[in-house]
Amino acid sequence: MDKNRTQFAILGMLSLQPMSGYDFRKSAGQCLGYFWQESYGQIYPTLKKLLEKKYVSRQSRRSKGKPDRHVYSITDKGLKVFRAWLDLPATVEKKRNEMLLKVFFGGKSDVSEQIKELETLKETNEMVLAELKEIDDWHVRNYDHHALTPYWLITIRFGIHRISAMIEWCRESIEILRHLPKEAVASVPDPISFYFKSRKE
Amino acid sequence: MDKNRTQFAILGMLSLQPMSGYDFRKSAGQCLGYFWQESYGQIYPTLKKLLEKKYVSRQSRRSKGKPDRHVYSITDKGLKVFRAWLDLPATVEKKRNEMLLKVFFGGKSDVSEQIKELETLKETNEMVLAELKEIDDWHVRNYDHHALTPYWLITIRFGIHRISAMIEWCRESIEILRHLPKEAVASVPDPISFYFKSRKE
DNA sequence: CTGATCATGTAAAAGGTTACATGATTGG
DNA sequence: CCAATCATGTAACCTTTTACATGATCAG
Repeated sequence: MDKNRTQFAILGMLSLQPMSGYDFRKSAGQCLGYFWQESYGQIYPTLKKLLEKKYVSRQSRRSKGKPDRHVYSITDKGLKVFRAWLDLPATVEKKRNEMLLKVFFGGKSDVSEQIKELETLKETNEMVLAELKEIDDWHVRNYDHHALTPYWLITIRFGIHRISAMIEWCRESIEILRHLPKEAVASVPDPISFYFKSRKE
Repeated sequence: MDKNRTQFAILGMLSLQPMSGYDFRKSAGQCLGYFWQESYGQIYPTLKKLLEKKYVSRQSRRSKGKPDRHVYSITDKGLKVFRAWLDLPATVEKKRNEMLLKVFFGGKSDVSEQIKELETLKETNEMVLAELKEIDDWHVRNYDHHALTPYWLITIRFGIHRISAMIEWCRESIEILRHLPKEAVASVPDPISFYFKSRKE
């Protein structure tokens, strides 16, 4: 069994409901969008492979003009493989945050631009936070409607915590940038080993 | 100019100090590790390309037994390219969190295993948090030693905020899992559209 | 009438990991 | 004496993005 994760994202969504590749893209965007994303270049070839392995079955519906609509359902075999994957420990994602990489090296040449960017980021995140809170509320009100609700709540709250942290970080960072010393500070001869003395002390 | 980001991570570190591929791996691990990671399979080929483009220069030192040590320095040309990149807007990373993907679909079959995992995650993060706080303190005490200190503080505080949020999320999620209804709840006919009614209301 | 949405898919290129090869020195 | 660290690199593989192709229908 291979460990391509796209297939498990698809199997997972199919375990909730049969759907097409297009449906998957849309509903995954809404259900998983905050922590999982897939592009069509992954989805369609993966569905093909899943069909070959008999992890899913396919019903085609003719339509005029549009391409045929292919609706996929998970098979018992697929469900078994999916549940086995759930029991495996999750691999830790490689961390890559280009914004932070730029900040570490001093960011944009113009400090007022840096501040403006953080303000925009803060506002964007405040809007997303409001959305997530609405979804959260709705799940609390409808806690009993689906066995997975507690898990859906947990994932949404991950988003709420993370975004709240981001907003607070933006606020603090804007403060730091506003009170930056006007004059450039002298550089020490060996900046990096200097930076990391703290870890050895 | 291409947009491979490994080259900018390398140029950035070289803008602080000349170093070898091996040094980069090590010092980037300490300086950037929390938000940026590179493997050797990327580092050495990228250094080669940077040399071809004359963004870096190389001094070789013979050593017996070990391979020759190649120390790279950033050139004026390289510095110009790097600064131009800093001024460009950062691309947003694709979100992928396998742990959350598993949680969304109910996670491991055994709930006590789920709780145990979250407890371990919480403890790991508490240790990392303590480390980050130490580095933070050190930078506050040595604020004047390097012109980039405010930016280094900002990146570290990003980590502090994010990890604190993670710890709080672990705590809350463990609570939710401990109070899970013992009996499985009835499934509604169309779970996904049901899930997302909230967004349309 | 124009842009979004519906709907499928492919191919080439880029990006990234992993395992391998080599082998001396150093610290516990 | 064993494991880690020093130190460079390659090759095969896997993963992911992007651009392309096609074209109807629907809402404003």
